[in-house]
Amino acid sequence: MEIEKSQSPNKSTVQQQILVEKNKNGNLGLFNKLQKERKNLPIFKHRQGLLDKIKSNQISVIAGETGCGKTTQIPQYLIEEGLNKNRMIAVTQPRRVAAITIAQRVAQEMNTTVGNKVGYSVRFEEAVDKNNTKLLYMTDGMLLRETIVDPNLSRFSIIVIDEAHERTINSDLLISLLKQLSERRKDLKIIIMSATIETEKFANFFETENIIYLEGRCHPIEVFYSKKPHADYLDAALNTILQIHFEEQDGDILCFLVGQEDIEDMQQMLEEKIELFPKEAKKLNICTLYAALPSHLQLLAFEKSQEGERKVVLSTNIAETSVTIDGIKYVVDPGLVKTRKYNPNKLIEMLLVVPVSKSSAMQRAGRAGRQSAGKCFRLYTKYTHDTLAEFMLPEILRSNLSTVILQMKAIGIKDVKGFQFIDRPHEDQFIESIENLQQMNALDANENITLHGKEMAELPLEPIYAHFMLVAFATNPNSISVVLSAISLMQVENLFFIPKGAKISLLDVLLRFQLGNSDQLTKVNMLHQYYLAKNKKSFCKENFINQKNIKKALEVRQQLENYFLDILKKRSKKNQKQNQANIQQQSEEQQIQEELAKGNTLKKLQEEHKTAIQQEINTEEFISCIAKGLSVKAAKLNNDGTYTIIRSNIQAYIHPESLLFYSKPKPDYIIFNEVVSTIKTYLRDITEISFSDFKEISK
DNA sequence: GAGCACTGC
Repeated sequence: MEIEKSQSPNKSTVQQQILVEKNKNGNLGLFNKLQKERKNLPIFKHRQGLLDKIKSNQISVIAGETGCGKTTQIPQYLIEEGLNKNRMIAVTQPRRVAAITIAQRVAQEMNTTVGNKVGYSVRFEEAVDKNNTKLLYMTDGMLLRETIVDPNLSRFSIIVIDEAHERTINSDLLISLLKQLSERRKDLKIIIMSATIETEKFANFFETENIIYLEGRCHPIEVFYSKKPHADYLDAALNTILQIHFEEQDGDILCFLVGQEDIEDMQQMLEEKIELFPKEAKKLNICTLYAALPSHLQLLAFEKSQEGERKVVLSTNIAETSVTIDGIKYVVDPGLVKTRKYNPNKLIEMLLVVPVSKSSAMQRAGRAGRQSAGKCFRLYTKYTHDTLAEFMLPEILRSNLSTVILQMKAIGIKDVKGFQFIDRPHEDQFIESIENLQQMNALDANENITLHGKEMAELPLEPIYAHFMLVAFATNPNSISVVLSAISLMQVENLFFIPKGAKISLLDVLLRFQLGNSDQLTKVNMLHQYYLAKNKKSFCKENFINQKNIKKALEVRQQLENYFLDILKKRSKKNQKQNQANIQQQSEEQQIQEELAKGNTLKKLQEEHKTAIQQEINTEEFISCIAKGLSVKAAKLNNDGTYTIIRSNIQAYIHPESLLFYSKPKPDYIIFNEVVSTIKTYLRDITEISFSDFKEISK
């Protein structure tokens, strides 16, 4: 798999060299200062001990809280000692932003620029120099994809899995694969880094006793519990915020709430209270923070408080790990979180509000002590705290396994059920997903991966969408442009943002772009109009579009298009090879000619296969493709206006955000994109299909 | 006439 560089300005090496030199001279002061800082980190005292242990063991588990410097320092120590032995060190992170910013920081400390000795590799973006990069920070997903192409991960001599305690599917899988790989590659060193409380688990998994504990450097945090449980957690949070504001010293407040709705309610309640503040009272500014909020509004939460004013940030879980707000001194933690859970028997995802784990509670409290001593107010009793689970349920135990299994099969793991997971998913999860992959013909009756399955695995999509894309192309090659757009849009949430109190509804906006009886086509129409719009910013503003997310949809589309054309190239190469089996090998000159032509092939392929965004959208072609490609997501209207999902026989409602929520009469047959259970079971993103299409797929 | 947390390829 060759990853396209999406934004390499392709500077000549000379230019790069000049840049480095400039950086060196200009920042010598900075460099010296950073070197001093590095030596003052608590981890520096342990440098030699750490290195000795890592040298004498193939596998090391390192325990240390955030802020002890393990992520930035240990990789540098390894390089200073030459332990990388002329190959690269990979350090994985669960999040893109972390991989990029840490790489930048470490590059500074090593007196170089990112993309030279230190690089990063994340989706859509990489800064790596094949000949120079020694230390590569990457998302765990990127390293996982690399294992499909090179199961031995041969360009690395040391692999560091950071934040392993977060137990993402990707890091869990990587750790299992690394255990297998450690048998084949005795020269590979593996380092697992995790928060303190989870280290035993990893050490047991690797059957090692080589655990290294590092002390953190966090300011003290005083934790308070409620005396008795609260009936209404929003009310309790409101009172606590006001109490802090009037009784505690300067410092901003961070309050964790479960979702957008609660955040908006709380905002309103607080505003009403602030109205009643006495004139001489200190000013309290309210900021909100959640993923669906457009970035320019998110940024307000990060602005520094004015002297004599206080800020309260009402945030979802996004502030627990994904972002850090400076200046927080007080944390209000109701102890709840909204999580997604997959039910393999019902084949639906559910959103549940559940109590946090002890480790989450600790992480939240830690948000109060980043700059100085802080306080955390837990809105539950000490007794309740003691009954909390130690950790959140690992992601792999609450997810659909289709992606995981297809990936494992593509890597070459035949016996997925016998695979050694850190925590083994439930049998039902395996059965359901394997069946699902077989229905898509990604696996054959013997559970072996098919050619179709291999092509699906190359696409960075859930198997169902990869299947849809390939089936759509096989059914009607002309539809591929629209299908690419539709799939890309289905990968992105929160395309629209309609501020509270706006005089327009989401339906009004959707109607501006309506195409057929289809949310997907309506959004495709919107995407294509955005693509053609001269002033994209005002286009978004006029149509309440979240520009960050529509940009992402276009990025995804570009990447999918590239991968798709790669698949077509591979197919034609295969055909050629078969045809040429008896003909003598190509001459060297021919090969050179081909290489030269490669630059043009992509464009030619693009034109040939009509993958580029087109102005004309053929509604009928798309509908028959979606009916075929997403046939597992078909549903039929009942007399009472509800729908029955064909595959699972579950009853569901059309989601109120759908264009078809209001349509009368309701369509008899539909394809939906997603089913989610909140108060009711809802179908989201819906396309009406015809009876004949429906009959075709329910055969 | 209801309302989805977060992340990744």
